Amino acid sequence: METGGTDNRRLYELLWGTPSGPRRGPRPTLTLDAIARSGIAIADADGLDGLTMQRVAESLDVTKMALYRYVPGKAELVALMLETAMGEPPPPRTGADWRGQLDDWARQLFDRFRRHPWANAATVGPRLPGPNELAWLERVVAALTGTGLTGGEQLDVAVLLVGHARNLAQHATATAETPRQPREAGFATLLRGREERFPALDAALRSAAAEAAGDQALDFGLARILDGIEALIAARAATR
Amino acid sequence: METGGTDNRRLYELLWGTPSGPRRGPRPTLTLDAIARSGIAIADADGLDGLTMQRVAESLDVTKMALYRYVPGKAELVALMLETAMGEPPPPRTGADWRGQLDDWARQLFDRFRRHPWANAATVGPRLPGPNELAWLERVVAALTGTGLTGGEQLDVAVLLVGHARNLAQHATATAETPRQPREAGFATLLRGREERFPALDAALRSAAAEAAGDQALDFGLARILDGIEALIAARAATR
DNA sequence: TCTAAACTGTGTCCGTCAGATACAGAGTAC
DNA sequence: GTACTCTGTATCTGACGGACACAGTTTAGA
Repeated sequence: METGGTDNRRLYELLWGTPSGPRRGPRPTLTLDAIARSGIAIADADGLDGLTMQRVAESLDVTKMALYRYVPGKAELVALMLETAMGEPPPPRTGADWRGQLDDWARQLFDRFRRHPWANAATVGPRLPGPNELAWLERVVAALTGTGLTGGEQLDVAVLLVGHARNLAQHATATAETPRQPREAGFATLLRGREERFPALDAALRSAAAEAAGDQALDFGLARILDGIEALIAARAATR
Repeated sequence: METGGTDNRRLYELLWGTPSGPRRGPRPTLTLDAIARSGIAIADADGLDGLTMQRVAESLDVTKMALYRYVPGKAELVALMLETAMGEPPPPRTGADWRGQLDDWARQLFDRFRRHPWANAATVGPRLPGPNELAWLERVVAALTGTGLTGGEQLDVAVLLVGHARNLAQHATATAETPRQPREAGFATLLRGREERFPALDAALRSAAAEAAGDQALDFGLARILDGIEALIAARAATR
């Protein structure tokens, strides 16, 4: 999307820069945080399509161009919004083992993505991670320290979990936006009259409709992933 | 992105409609397939940002507005491109059990996403699946038929695997676009001087750098996921 | 064979948006 | 108090998606 000519130096300064001391000119009327919050509110309501420099400026009672004194461009604004919307990761649940912590962590991340549907689109493509994003990552790796997994594997686990949380949040918002209740309904109408072309899918949908177990894709995938990790950790412990 | 005012009826006709018989007016100079291919070539080279109705039209030697005789709008063009770029799923490997088939399937899907980096951005948000997309799904469910998983669980597996393939393809293209080789390099420079703030992450990165095991996130996650599924199938078989 | 209808590609126009630039006022350091 | 610097503003541009009316082309039906 707006992954194009992002000046990484200015973006780095924006995400990681420290608030500088007293300046010379007139006091700024805005804050980076206020701008980010305003943008988040708009994107939450109308998506990234509805996010316009003009609208953000209006909601802050300034001109559109005033925003460019704070933010290099729209792409950087979105990055800042993402960083703000994610926020700091919740503190790890005390007394929980690695599995409990990771389970918790993934659900919390899922929740953040759920609350800000635009965040999914904002995280496609290469991007510079902000402090909060690294802090989220730190939690995963910290939870896995001492499990016998290598550093690379710990990072792979993080990638895997982030992906699942993001993916499921997307599915959840997708089904929430359509009037029909479950995701299967859309598929079912699409399959009508084409059952012989997609026989296994048709059978699965009928079976799923009969079960009426609701949307458990998050739980299901998370359980499978954590089971797989647990098996690996157990195997490592056994060979040591 | 362009998930906005997509007319679902016209999109359905575009993706699922059959080529109609002889028409009245002059013969069309273009084909849906040619348009899609042209768009794919442009998006492969310059991403979705570089994809312009104007550019597609130029590459086909027609006016921009001529495209609107074939495609309702840009959003629908992207959907069509996605359907064309994914193509039909490869035939299932004969003689492979469900695990082999799913492993194969996920890697093939990963490969398609790798070849068309814009496909990641094109698959965010709710969308109407096309015939090819359903055919890919059908393969997963077919591979899992008879394993004892319920229909809903089979679909959940599909969601999980699609998510992993997409997620890893994104990571792969992200690291491919940056000049530095591994994804860890960017993190490492970012962590420089902040080691005490992200201690576990720092340790993991150092460990990963020492291992020098390259990028195995796809294999790692896939193995974990399939291990988890295998455990579930085994448990189901045991209780039956 | 002729005519009317339908479909195609084109030219022109509009609204929206991101961003560049030049400028006037505000506040601070010397 | 003066010069410098930073802020917000006003104005403008270029790119893009898409609407609309029109002219040319091909076929269906008389």
